[in-house]
Amino acid sequence: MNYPSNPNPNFIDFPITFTSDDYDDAFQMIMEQISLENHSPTLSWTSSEKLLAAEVTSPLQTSLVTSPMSLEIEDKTEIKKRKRHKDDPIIHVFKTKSIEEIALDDGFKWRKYGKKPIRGSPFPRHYHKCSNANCIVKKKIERDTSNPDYVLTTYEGRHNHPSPSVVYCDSDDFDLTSLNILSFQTRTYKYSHSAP
DNA sequence: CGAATTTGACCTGCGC
DNA sequence: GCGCAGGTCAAATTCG
Repeated sequence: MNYPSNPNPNFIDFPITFTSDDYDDAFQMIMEQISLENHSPTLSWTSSEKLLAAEVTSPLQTSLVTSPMSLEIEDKTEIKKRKRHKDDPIIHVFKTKSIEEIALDDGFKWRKYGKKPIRGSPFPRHYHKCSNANCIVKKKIERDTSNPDYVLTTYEGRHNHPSPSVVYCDSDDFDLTSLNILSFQTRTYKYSHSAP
């Protein structure tokens, strides 16, 4: 039985590796790729601070792809873009259906270090750091204000160590429906900047 | 009793 | 410079 993979930013894969600095074109290619792989997908855009996310819905799946390019929305009809800075962290957002603001088990160990109320949202944001001493990856968890059934998990950075847990959801006893995950990524996408 | 979480205080960046 | 909002710190508290 195939379970969807956990939202682990280290294992995100995208079939195309971009080396160009033209992020606008690259993001367009991602969208075209999605269009090819999904039959007439509908795209709906949501913004979360300085990044842009596209929810991709097709008869077969719903997934969320995010841009690490720090796009900014100026208004509802015009998208203002800025190029990703060289030292901007890699950011991925995962949208999952969940009753509680709990972090899905992504195989890494996290330490919670803060919680803040967010202006305009009745729900707080939770701040986590990777427990590994030399790893600076952060994770933010907040409820999607436009759809409170969903929780947005934002990963910032990339782990510099292997996951302490290498086994994901591979038990026959694992009951996916009990987790109530609706929008788990069945495909995930990576934007690869020029390799450091 | 050590580890993890909570929570108020503090820091920082940004807009005015 | 000031105020606000988001992000982080760290002492206190809770949990296993």
